[in-house]
Amino acid sequence: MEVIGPKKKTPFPSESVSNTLPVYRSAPQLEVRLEDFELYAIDRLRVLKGISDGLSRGKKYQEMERLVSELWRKNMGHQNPSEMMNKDIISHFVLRLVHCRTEDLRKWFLSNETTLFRHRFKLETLDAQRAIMAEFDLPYKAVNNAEFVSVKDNLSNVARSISQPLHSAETIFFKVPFEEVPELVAGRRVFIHKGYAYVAMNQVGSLVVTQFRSHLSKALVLTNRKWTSTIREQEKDRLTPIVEALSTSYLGPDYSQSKEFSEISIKDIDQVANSSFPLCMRHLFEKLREDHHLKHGGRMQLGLFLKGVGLRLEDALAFWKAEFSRKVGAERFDKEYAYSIRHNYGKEGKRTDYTPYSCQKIISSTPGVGDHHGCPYRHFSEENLRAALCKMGVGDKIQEVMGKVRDRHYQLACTLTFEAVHGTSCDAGINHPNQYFTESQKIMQSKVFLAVLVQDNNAISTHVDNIANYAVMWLL
RNA sequence: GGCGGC
DNA sequence: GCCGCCAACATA
Ligand code: SF4
Repeated sequence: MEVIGPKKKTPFPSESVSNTLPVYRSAPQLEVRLEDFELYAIDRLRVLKGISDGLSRGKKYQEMERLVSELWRKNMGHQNPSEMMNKDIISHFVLRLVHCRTEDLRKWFLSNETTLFRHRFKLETLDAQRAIMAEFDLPYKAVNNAEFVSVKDNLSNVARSISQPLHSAETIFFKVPFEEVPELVAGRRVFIHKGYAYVAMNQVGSLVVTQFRSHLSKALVLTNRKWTSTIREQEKDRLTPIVEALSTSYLGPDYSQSKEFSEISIKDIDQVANSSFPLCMRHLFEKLREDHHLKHGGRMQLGLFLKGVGLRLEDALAFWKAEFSRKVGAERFDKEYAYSIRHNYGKEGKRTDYTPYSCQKIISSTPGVGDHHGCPYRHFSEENLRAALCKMGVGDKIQEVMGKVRDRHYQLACTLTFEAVHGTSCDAGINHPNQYFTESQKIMQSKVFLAVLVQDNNAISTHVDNIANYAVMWLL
């Protein structure tokens, strides 16, 4: 894969594969326009995110089927049909790169890509399916005639029990170690004999999916290894400044270091607040910075939230002290406010580690004059809310948000805001400020990394090689 | 902010 | 005036 400047553009070199579902076995040998590089990836990210939401919502197989093709149609289309395959492949590899760095990311990517593949495979023609099977060159033997005759009765029994009676004698069966097709075994959809499951051609999907999954899984680990060893060492000097510049000037803390997640330092707090805090917390944060003070309700709401975000006790104390002492003096801070913060962290008295407030709690609170806690969607005047939403960058979706507010669906309004700001759907809906935060971080993480890749390509596009070129080496 | 202690 | 102790609860 080679990234080229915005002006040039070469058509997709025709590949031998005629089917529409690639298996991503090897890195793409094609050229990518720089702006597509990121756009494609984000579109695919939307698909995966949608799948992930669907899965975690416990959607059934058929609902998922619907969802997947809906998502795919919506996001992965392209004016130029020949470009669709390009987009598919490029976006897959970019996201593979993005998600190779930590166990969590790998798991997430793997599971959602696999689900995507499963559903797409099912939609392929029989010939295409067979072609895909061949690409994986599955090591399974087809059942030969003699054997077929000997187990035919068993096979047709099973077939009948799942109301897919054997049509012709020429149906092909494969003998597969039964542990490799857990789905089929669990659903009692295959005949099992001597440790082998007899998988019919039309059931082969789950077999291929398993294969797909394990290939991708290995590939992810491999990519990660190359990323950490090659890049970390060889490109450290060149990449680090870029990454740092980006993280301080643009989106957030240096995610690329794969530090510990779920821990935030005082230094990153402003950027993170700006990119990932829900409106209620943003507002408190802003007011704190402005007045160097918050009333009790606000301290509780924001303080617990920050703890949930991963701000450690020492940092929390330092953070609050820095603001408060400007108004009331350091010594008075220690005397009147510090205890309560330690208490919130479970370090005083009963030593309970309190959970941050939920949306319900916040929405049903009743801020008085001078208070800044509560839920803006619920407690702000229309005018103030509009202004606040604009500042968040909601854009034209603001009408829709205000609509929800008028119907008193505050959390839905918040969810819409999230979607507008991040350009991703949030099927789960927002019901906790910290959920808003984590969800947002997940997206930011990918965006930052993509931005880094793109920026890097920009910065060194005159050089012989660039990040995307490395991708070829890594991924093979 | 509430409750409580001196 | 000095001080201690409490509340919360999503969530895969
Ligand atoms: S809905 Fe929940 S998260 Fe969103 S602003 Fe209101 S309280 Fe904060």
